[in-house]
Amino acid sequence: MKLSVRGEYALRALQVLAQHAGDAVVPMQTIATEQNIPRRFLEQILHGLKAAGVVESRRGITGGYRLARPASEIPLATIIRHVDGALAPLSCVSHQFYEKCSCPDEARCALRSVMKEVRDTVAAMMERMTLADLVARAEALQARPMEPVDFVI
Amino acid sequence: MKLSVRGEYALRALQVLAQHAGDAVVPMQTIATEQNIPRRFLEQILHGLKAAGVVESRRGITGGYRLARPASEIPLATIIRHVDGALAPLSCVSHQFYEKCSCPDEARCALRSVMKEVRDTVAAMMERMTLADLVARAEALQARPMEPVDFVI
DNA sequence: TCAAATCTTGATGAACCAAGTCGGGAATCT
DNA sequence: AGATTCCCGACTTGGTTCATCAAGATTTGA
Repeated sequence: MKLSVRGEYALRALQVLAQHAGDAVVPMQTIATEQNIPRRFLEQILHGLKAAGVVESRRGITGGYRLARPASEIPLATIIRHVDGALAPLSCVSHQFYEKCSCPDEARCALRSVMKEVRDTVAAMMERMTLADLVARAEALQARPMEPVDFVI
Repeated sequence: MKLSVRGEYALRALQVLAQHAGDAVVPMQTIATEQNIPRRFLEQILHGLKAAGVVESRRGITGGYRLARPASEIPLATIIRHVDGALAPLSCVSHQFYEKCSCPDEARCALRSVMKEVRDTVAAMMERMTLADLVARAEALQARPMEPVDFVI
């Protein structure tokens, strides 16, 4: 898994939405300013997340975006897959974005076997971690910024 | 970490060299044929790996490539870093390819904290796994191709 | 009703990179 | 000498990434 700038922006933007969970909606400009994301680019990203069913929007002067579900029900894996595609290091070990690779026999491919373990590990981590966890971690880091966090994940 | 085709070819080629550890050198054409890699492209890749000190070469009619060190002393992490760059999903959590990201305070960035754990996990896996392990796994898969391998990694 | 702020939609563009090709050179063995 | 190999750098081709822009639709408050 490699996050593009787009993917990073998406996660940051959604973290903001998760933090403002009380508000009806958060206008895009607020997110762009808060996270220093180019507004026009963010527009494109949020639109994609809406099409993916991750966020909802409201138009007009009171418009903005909000999460379509509780933050605790949105794993990071879902977001990354929508924005950047496969979590797997090799598409031949991806579940959702599988593509056949060049090796003649996948079942006996040693490289594939190794990369499958990497995929499973990473996928498990990103599947377990939700936007709510991200917010919780942000708060923990705010409280004691000097010590490394030692969440058990 | 996302492997490019180039990175995949590099690992496959080095696996071949590790398997032919007895031979003086293995000609590029043999590797290209055995792994179905475009010869001209492989040329480029092996040349890079030589510059990185991973392989040695010999010219002339008896020429070819061989590993510069025992396969058990070459972790996959080394190869991937040379060919495809950072193992980290975000360059701001990479040790060897660190780049500052757009967030104002790295120490308090929740996303960074999460991605650092991913990086550490993946890096540990790829640092531990060597070319010798890859060969061993290939042999195990050859022997009992139907059952999933249950190496403890 | 009108203005202002917001999201919507589609087009466009520059820069970069990945994958692969090509040509000619230099070394080495028989 | 000649065959076979690696060496080296330039080049092409096509796609992706990171945006930017313009014009329209919707909503609210004055």
